Amino acid sequence: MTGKKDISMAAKAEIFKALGHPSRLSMIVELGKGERCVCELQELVGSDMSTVSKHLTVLRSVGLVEADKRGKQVFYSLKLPCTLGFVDCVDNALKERGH
Amino acid sequence: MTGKKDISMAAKAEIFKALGHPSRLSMIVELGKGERCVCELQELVGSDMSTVSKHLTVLRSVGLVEADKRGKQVFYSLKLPCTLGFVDCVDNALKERGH
DNA sequence: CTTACACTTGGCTACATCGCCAAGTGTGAA
DNA sequence: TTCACACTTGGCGATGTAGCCAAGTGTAAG
Repeated sequence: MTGKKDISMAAKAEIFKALGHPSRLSMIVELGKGERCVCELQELVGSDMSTVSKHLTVLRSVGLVEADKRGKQVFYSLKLPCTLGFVDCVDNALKERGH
Repeated sequence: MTGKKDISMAAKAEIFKALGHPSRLSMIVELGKGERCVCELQELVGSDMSTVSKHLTVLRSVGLVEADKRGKQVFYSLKLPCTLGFVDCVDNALKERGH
């Protein structure tokens, strides 16, 4: 029982960890507006495409996004929309503190 | 403008990063039930007290919890209850996938 | 004052993560 | 088939994080 709880807690922590990077979080917020190809996300965060691809691998591995290859492009989309709600809450909290 | 957005995105990512560790996430969930002293949290996660203290420093530095010293003990409490809502959502998502 | 207690901080080693470049994969166009 | 394109993967050095022990701080009791 404790064991099972630990496992799920670790799994949940992995999801938070995946969100704990500015580029990855930006991409998640962007994907909240709709699906995007890797090149669009690259433009958003301004890193090398290989770097962006690795970030997307992290997000995909914890199930936050999913990939859909169409032709030469790969389109990513958000699988856990409730993430955006928490981002908003965090946003409000930071704004309140901002004064 | 882009600069300001980047700054706040980085600040938000810091909060997610702080939650991205099993011990810290467990403590946050526990604090959701009410305030706890460090020794209670230590018992919960089973690490050295110095380790627990450092985890709490991380959580405090991003404003997720606050500390209140009363006598010899320090009581921590949750400052961002909306965190629990997202933890639940993640929990449900993991359960759905669990099959 | 001395001791015990509940932490926090410093310091260290081991390990994980980041971001770039270079090389590899698959797809569609010429 | 050859080429260009849109990625993904490998590999590296640099930087960051985790957790332990040991030492320091503040508080309350004896």
